[in-house]
Amino acid sequence: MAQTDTVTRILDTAEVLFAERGFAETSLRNITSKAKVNLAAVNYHFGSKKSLIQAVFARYLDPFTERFHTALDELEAKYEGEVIPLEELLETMARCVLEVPAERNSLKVFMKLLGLAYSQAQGHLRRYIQEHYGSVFTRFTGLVRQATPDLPDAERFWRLHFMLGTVIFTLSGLDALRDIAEQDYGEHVSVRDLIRRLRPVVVAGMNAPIPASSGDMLPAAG
Amino acid sequence: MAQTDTVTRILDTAEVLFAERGFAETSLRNITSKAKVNLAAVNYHFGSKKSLIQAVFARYLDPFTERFHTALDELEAKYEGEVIPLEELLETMARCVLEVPAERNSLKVFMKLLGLAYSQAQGHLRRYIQEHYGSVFTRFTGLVRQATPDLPDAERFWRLHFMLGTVIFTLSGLDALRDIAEQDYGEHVSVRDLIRRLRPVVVAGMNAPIPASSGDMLPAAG
Amino acid sequence: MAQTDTVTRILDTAEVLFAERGFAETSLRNITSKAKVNLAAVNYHFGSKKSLIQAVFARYLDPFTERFHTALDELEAKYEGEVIPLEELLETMARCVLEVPAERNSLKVFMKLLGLAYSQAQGHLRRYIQEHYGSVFTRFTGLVRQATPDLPDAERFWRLHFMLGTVIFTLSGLDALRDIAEQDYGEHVSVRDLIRRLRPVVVAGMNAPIPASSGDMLPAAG
Amino acid sequence: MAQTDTVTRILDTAEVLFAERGFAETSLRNITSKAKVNLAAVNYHFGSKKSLIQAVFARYLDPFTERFHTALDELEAKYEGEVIPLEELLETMARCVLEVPAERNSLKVFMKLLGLAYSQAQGHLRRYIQEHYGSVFTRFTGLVRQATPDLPDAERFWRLHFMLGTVIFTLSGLDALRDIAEQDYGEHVSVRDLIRRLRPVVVAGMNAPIPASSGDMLPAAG
DNA sequence: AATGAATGAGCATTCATTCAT
DNA sequence: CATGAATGAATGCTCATTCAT
Repeated sequence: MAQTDTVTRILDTAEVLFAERGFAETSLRNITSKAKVNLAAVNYHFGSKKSLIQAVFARYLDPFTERFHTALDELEAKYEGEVIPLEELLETMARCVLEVPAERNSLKVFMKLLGLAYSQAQGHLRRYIQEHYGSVFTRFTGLVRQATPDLPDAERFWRLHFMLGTVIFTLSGLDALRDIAEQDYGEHVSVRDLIRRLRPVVVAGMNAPIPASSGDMLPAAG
Repeated sequence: MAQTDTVTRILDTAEVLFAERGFAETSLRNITSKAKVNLAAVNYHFGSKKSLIQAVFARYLDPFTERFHTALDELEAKYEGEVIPLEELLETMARCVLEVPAERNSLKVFMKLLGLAYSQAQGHLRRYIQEHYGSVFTRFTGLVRQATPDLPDAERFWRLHFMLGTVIFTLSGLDALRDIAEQDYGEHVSVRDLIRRLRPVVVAGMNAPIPASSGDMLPAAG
Repeated sequence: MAQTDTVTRILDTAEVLFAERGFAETSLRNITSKAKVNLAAVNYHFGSKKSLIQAVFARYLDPFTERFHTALDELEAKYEGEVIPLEELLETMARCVLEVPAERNSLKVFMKLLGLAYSQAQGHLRRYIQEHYGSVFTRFTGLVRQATPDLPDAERFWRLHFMLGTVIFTLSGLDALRDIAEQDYGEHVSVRDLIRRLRPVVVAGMNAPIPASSGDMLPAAG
Repeated sequence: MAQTDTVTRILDTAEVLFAERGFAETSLRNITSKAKVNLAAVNYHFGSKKSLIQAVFARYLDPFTERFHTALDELEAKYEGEVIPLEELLETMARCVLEVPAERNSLKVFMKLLGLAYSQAQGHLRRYIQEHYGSVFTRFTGLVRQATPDLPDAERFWRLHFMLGTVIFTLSGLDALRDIAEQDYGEHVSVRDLIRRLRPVVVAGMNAPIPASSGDMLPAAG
């Protein structure tokens, strides 16, 4: 009990602190003192700070991938080999992304973590995520491909990442943006609101006309 | 020679290292040793690491804001009080964003830095940017407002940030994404390519249908 | 063994170095290297240099205050509510001051430290001492008050500090003065000698005639 | 003009800062920035921090010794070979000590500096003072000797230092003590007050009965 | 299973001083 | 005569990690 408790308390605290201040700016001392756990406990239970970071991600991504695979199974069963519409795919992914954090801390923390995983120097994290969770994403992009047969492969790849950027950037920087929005428009946005606003933009972005592959009037940049 | 040189060498090195590994992960020792400059030189010329970070941004943003103001002046002159079309506004901004880094290091570094400014815990940076460059952004959003009279203010605010997210996330994480794209599609994308691809998506996103303000079928999330 | 040992070695070394060269002139590296202890050990065990300084004082003052309270208890019991003579009070204080250092390093170090506490810029120290040990001094001055009913309160306050100055200055600058004395008179003074010499001077100082509160033939000074 | 001005501004600023915070705690940067003088100016004009410290003292002690010698000359002339009474000697010294600072900053600063010279690790200072100003003190002690023929030489030496301690300790720690006094007795003391109070105590201390050279009931201390 | 103590490497910053101009 | 730039050494402190118990 005590053992499990310690591990959980470390993970709970770490995920909040990581999301708040980034990985490098969060010391093991910060975590262990806030979690009221011995300083050596992190190294004892996780081996290193790196492994702790990965464990924090695994606790979100493991249930997510399981759920997402199941949801895609159901979707494929429902459409019996026919093409699954893009909107249904996106909707399904959104639902799964939302379900997991709903059970624990918050979507914001999860997104913040994802944002950090991309933006921060933690090369090991990108590798870890690719290794452990690459297959779901591959399955998903395969289905998206069938749903958007007119989109060239490269175009689809980039657009998916454009949209990923939109979502991660918005939800991970949520607090700062929310502050500005509230200050400027006196309007408090909930995560639900934001997702409602995101949906049509994402869909429109995916369905935007394909640009001509030629001329470009912008100057070059290194 | 020596005096200007030292400051420049520090800034050049710092911006590359910051972009590569983030602020916290880049020590002054990293910077000064790579720049072949005395360790104390950073504190002598900039006062502190914080101020160095701000100076790195200023070197990009100062010429950008100047250029952008000029470009908006020209645009307003050209349209003589009439509404400037959204696409032209976006195009103008993109051009200015591209011109500045073209003269120095690279767009990638600039975007990486912008991404860090949003994602990393450097509160002082966000404050500094808001203080020094908030006015251009305000001017720009004012013009966007005239160009999109049917969009509710809050909706416009959020969509601009959605699109900002798209651009920053993509261009700042460029290397990683480029690696994956190259691996998967054997296609090497230039920044020009990427911007060509981004344009229709951004425009479509801004012009997406406005969502109903009511019901939401997604589960709640904390 | 190791655990207590490190703390003790740090304190032992720190108190000697502080007394020899002052607080600012003694670096943690000086202390830890002389104490053959890891550099980080000071911060691990004490938290900061400030706290180490306070701990050095506490190790002298804690046993002193305890002893002094006990001695004053005994004195009060002995005199059964009658006024305790001044000389007995001074004698008792002197005995307690001497007993504590006798058990550890030396009176000289203790006095040197006290002198530093007054003369050096360590505001935190004065505050710390006032906070932790102010009450004994208050009790003592209360008894002195009863022993010198004819002395105005302010006069008594200043005379006590005059005498404190005499003692601290002499005993803390002991080495330098001893050098001069030895050179000039070929006479080596022990601390015992010095205290024997101090006693009548202090008593005479406390009992000096009270000056007229009026005229003053000295010129003014800023 | 500019040259002299710089030197003066450095000395003025340095003496205040040294008195406020001690030598080690006052950096050349502190001094030069407060004096609005180039950082290198101290080393340019004085050669080193050490020499600056000595120069600060010299500016007080040079006029003092000159004045004191003159005053002693006058006293000797007045008494025409007869013994000068102790009180007159002390009074004369006090007058000279007070006159010099009266013309510049303040007595407090001077005493603070003297206190530092004794208590702080600046060995070079003690040597410098001994070298440059030892002769006046020797002349003075010679006269005191004639005024107190019954006092053994060693006793006189120590009592002079006891009294020096009283004066320096009180006047150098003036601010702190004044705070306490004011708080406790609501009485604001001027330097004049203090000196009026000091006089009888010092005289009584010098004239205290000579202790028996033997027995001592106090415990020994290292 | 868990922890208090300890460690060596590294951190940003400040120092007095030097030197070319 | 004066100074801005630069420097090497040292400062207090924090870090992730290790280890004996």
